[in-house]
Amino acid sequence: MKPVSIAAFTEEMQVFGRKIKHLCSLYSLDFRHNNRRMKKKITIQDIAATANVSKSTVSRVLNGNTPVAESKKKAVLEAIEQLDFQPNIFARGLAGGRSMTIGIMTQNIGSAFYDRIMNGITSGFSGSEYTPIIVDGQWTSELEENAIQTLLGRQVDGLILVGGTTSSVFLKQVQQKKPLVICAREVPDLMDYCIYVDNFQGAYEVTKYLIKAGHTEIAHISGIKAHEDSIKRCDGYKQALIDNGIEPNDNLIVEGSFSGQSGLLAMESLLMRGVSFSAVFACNDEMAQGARLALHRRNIRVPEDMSLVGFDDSPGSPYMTPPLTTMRQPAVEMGQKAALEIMNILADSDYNTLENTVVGSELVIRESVLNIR
Amino acid sequence: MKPVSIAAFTEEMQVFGRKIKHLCSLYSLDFRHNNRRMKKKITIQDIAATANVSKSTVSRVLNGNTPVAESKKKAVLEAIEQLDFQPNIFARGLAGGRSMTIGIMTQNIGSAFYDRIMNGITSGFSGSEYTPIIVDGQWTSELEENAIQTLLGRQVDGLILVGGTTSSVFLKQVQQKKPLVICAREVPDLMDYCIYVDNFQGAYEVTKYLIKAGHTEIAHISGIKAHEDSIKRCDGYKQALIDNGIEPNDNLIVEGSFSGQSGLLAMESLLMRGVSFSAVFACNDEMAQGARLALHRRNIRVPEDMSLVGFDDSPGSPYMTPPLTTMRQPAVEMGQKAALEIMNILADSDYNTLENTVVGSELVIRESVLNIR
DNA sequence: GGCGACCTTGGGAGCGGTTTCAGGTAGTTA
DNA sequence: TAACTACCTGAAACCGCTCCCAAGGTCGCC
Repeated sequence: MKPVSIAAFTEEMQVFGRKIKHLCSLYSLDFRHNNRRMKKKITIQDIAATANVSKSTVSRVLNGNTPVAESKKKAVLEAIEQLDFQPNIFARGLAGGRSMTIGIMTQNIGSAFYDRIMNGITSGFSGSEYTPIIVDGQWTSELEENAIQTLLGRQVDGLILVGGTTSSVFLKQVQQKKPLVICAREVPDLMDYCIYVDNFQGAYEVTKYLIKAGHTEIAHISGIKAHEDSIKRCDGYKQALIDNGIEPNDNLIVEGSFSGQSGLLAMESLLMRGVSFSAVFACNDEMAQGARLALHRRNIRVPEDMSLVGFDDSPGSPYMTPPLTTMRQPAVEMGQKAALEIMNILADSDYNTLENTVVGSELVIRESVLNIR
Repeated sequence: MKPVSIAAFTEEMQVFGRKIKHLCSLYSLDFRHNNRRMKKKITIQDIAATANVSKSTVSRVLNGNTPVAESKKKAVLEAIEQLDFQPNIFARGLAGGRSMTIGIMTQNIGSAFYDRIMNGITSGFSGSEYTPIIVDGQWTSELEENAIQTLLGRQVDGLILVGGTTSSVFLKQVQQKKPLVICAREVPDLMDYCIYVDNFQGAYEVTKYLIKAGHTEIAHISGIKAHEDSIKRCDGYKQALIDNGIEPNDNLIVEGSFSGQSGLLAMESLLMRGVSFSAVFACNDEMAQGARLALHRRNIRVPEDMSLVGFDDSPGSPYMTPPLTTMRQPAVEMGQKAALEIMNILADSDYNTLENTVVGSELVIRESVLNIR
């Protein structure tokens, strides 16, 4: 066998490669994607050719920012329809500087309250041009900052933060770069961009309701002390007591961590302290559930022996035994509002102060409180 | 005042515009983004200049697919560090054809079971290069198809579907185009790409457990009849009865719709039929919760007067009164597995048949079943 | 009738990367 | 030492779209 020059061989192989490629394009196959078959992507150029206009015109029809003759517009739209064209979002993003993507940072996907907000956010975006990208901050400021960086790296057009513990300094920096809406959290320096319920007021109402029902010894299972929400709710609880001539008693307050388990533990701890009380206000419904189980274990009846109220109105609360009286946070609505507001900001750069950012909470009276008056 | 030529004015304004632009770039401001201040984006080109190499080399360092001299690599990495460079995902997507994005279609964000799967999926991707984009199909095949189209339009590299009702024909088409993993659903033609629990077996076990506890009259609150999961679970229930010499009785089966409310209604309907039964198997935990409330209303005790079991092991179930015995679906694990598998497929095009796609369910025995043997 | 202004349109220069291709250098072998 | 290989590297061609600029056509008006 005659030895062949490697150079010649290489060249021949290259020619061969090009031929294959050409064949592929001839048969409308894509060369990429794991060598799997795939329709050749049609571009704005193909539309332009079909409609007999320039690609600039196609772009203009697509974006509708420059007038185009009606006849050409029609031709373009027909071509788009006919070829089933979808503009490449990356090319758009690269060229236009906008990604049509909103970054959402939420907390603990899989937990009821924040998921309902997410539900609101996604439904708020559905039908719009924007697509949300969701990352989980898991209530850890380090993770949250990373998550926000990731989002920024993804060139999001705007950000919605749901809850979280990031420092307001960091958030201010972020807000300098991109439109930002904060949901279910009050950040002191950025109140104009926060959508939240008045936790103080809500807790105040709940406590007042218990007092009106004749309770004077009211325990409180608080949330994590470091959380703004917990503090506000605890303050509201105390203020309501004070305003009704009841001295708050630290022995009647236990710290929980928002989980069912922590509610159970908190209730047990409360029971073992030997202080008497006839009602408990838990800082969220999950903890109320846990507390309810602790009571069940000791054969303490709800509401006959002990009244119980929660906060949030989780999906399971109407089906507790007995159904739980609680302060409803309009989670879904808050999410929707956040989505709408960020789109407003994006659409109109002058409009960057939100209105009516405090959404109302509502006492849902069910069957877990006994009137002892 | 002397009239000015519009042309001259226009030209002057253009010059002025260019000057502003120049000034902006001089002061490292971005001209875009609502005229807000913003650091000038640094690109691969800047890195190349700083590290004294060509941008090709920077790209190679970034992707690590071509050997680069150690010294240059170091210089590049240093420059990246120093300038805090983040490659533009759109440019990458455009040029490379990969978006590093995975499309996730889930059902009813805000519902416990699917959210836990989502939790698994996002945690499965965290730390990887991939970012998930989440859309909600809301159990409507039309919406689902739209959602998938949206995802495809976003150039996702792969797709994970969670539940859903889309036709298998449509899904097969999708699977031709992009790598696809289906989570928590069995699609006949695509079983190789489905990750799911054996619903039949799970329901069979649950029912067997009740029978072993001495129950012979066992009612079943099924899910929506059209859902594959409901059918499988109902079949498992019936088969367990038959295998233990009990004749299934259609009077003991009611159709629910997976919601708490439907569970409540179903239980009431069951109670009013006048057939006797000592245990109820609800097709999911939400319905078990609803059923439990219906029993509470009639002062029927659980488990003393009526045993109750669910399916899924929702987060609230351990805190029900009494804590609910249920069949745990490892939702989070399923999600994680889905994320891992899709990345495997993406990394290695040969690897496109999943292994061990049936994940095990597990009976969680709590306190809602009475042993009457 | 001619001139300038406005409206529409096409051409083309980016956007910020990836990838091909060709060239340069060092190392190996005859 | 010449010839050839192997390995790096840089230049340049895209990827698909947006948007600026300039050219051509109309139209109103002096």
